[in-house]
Amino acid sequence: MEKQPTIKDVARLCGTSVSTVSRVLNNHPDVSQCMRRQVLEMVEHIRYVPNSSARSTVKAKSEAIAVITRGIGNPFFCQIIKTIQPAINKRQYSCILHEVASNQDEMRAACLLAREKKPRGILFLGGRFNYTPEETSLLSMPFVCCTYTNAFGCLDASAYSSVTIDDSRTAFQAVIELCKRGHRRIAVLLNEKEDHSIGELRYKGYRAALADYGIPFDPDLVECAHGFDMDKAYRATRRLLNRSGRFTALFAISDTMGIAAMKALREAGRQVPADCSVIAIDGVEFSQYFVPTLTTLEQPSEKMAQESVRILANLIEGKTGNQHVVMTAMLRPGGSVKPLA
Amino acid sequence: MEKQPTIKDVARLCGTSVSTVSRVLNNHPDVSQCMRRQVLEMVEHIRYVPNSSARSTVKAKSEAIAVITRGIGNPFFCQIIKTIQPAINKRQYSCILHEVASNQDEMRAACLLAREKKPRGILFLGGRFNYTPEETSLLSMPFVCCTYTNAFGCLDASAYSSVTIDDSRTAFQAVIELCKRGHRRIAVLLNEKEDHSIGELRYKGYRAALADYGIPFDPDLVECAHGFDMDKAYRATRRLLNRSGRFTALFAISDTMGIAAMKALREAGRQVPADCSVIAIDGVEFSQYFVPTLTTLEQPSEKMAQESVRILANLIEGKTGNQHVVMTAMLRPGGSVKPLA
DNA sequence: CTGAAAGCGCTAACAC
DNA sequence: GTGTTAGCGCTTTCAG
Repeated sequence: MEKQPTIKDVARLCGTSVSTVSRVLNNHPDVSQCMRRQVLEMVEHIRYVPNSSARSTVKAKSEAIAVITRGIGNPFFCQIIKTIQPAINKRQYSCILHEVASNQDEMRAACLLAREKKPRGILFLGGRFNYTPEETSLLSMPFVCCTYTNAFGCLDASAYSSVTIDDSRTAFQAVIELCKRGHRRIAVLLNEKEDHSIGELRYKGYRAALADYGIPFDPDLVECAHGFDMDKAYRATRRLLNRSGRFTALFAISDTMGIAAMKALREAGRQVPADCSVIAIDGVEFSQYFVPTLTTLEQPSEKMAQESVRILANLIEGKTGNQHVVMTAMLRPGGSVKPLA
Repeated sequence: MEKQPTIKDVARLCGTSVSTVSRVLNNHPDVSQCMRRQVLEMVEHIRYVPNSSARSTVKAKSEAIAVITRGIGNPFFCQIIKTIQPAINKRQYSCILHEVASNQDEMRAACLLAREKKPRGILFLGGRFNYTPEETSLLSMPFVCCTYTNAFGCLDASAYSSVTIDDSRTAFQAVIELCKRGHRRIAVLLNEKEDHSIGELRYKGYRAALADYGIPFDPDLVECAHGFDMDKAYRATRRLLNRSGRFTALFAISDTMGIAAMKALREAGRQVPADCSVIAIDGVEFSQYFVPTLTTLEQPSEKMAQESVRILANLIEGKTGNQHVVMTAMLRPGGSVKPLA
């Protein structure tokens, strides 16, 4: 556990000053070729790596982008994280990945982290839809909401950026796929009806689709899992089946919930899709491996990740102002939906 | 984007010195109750948060534990990460989560990160089984390997810690479950045969089980996916089926690969388990939702996570030396295995 | 109990 | 081109 070398060691060993070493390390132009080579060699030789803390102390801000997520357990977010990280690094930022516990507020966590670590910007992966101007001004740095907007808050659109699909519309489309095939008794499986968040928006899309097809709304076909876990979704579907098995199709607001629902259906003796069609939203990789393959509206996770990072980098570098990008979820047909006999 | 308050602001506003403020912030005893209260109130009021970079600059080490993983896409690792993070925070460390790209070496990444961020210790989540003493001495801080050991390296056991299952033995057990049920033509789906890593160990267990039951080894029943992706496992299984469909059971070295294999089997017209039994290792949550439920040897992911953090914290605090904990994977019976007719 | 002063490793003027 | 100097925000002696 020997002490690790500092910039002073490099300078001393090269018989030069720390400023010169600093210059070559930061690619400043005014250093002689010869000196530059010498320093670089020494850096390599003693395996010197600049201390990032010291660096950010003097620069007053790090070169980091913080990614704040409450979803490392969510395969959809994992897919996004997988492409976000390289994207951030490619733009010469480092990535601080911070998972917030489910009982914590991500905006509060962000404010703390902003002050502690001084990143250049924040990328939220999932979060509340109702930030207030007070909160966000406290954050005082650019941020982009990936996969959600401020639909239930009073934030000015110019105060933040977002990259999303239109949740309500996507849910609408999903349910329309069922209606088109003659289904009229369509159940919905969601986390909460009025979460002022994704559940509420997708629920709205569900109801709009029913209305569009002149199907009367039946509250008995609505089931809340009070969460997104497979386990909770599974139990919710069982409750639904016990209460009212009289539906021919089910719309789940996420792939994982849809998959859990399929299990509950099967166990209740209902074949998918023969006895009940199932459709969901997300398009995570593994739902392609189920039998039947889950029919789902796939969010372009890779594009969303890339775009989020692009926007944030541009904000940080002052190249553009806040933006709101709405992407389109595409139907990924599977085997879990079939026309009503 | 106003400037954020520093310790100086707090001091000035309280009419005291920075050292006093520092003392109350660090819970030093020798501060008057009155002053302490005053400072705390001001901190709260102007929402001051200490700059962690400056802090670690002077302390020469941060209070962080770095978690290095190459598997945020791997649901098994995600399960572990989910419990590692709170465990680290509970012990008053912060967590630096660093995902290494698949083309990077995690030990190299760790050495860089160790110098840049100066964490107190490293928790590797997956990695090579063949570190050298040179590499690890370069790291010069305690580390624990979660889910793997140095089985193919020449590291002294006292030079590192590990928390694992016995890979070879677990694979042995898995295959024995098949043998016990009369299967003799048992295929194996792995990433590589000689990866000097998990693939090799589990492959060894497979062969040992065959030997144990006096079943001749057939190289034709071995298929390498050259990776762990579902997609690769799926294609590998298809290759296997095209070449030699004459097996009655399949052992996949991971749940995700097993699930992908089941799809390929079904598509080839082979029912699981009627025409082919499938068993795997890992026990990730979602494999319980497949039809049939995947029979698997479940790694105690939560316990492994807790134990890894516990060991690392003890190492950091000098309470114990390096340790190697081997946990037991438990059979989680599913519907994918059945006795040979 | 408190404040002044030194210094952590680094960058960025500012001179030469 | 290069070295000197002054900080960045913080903790930690060391005097009082």
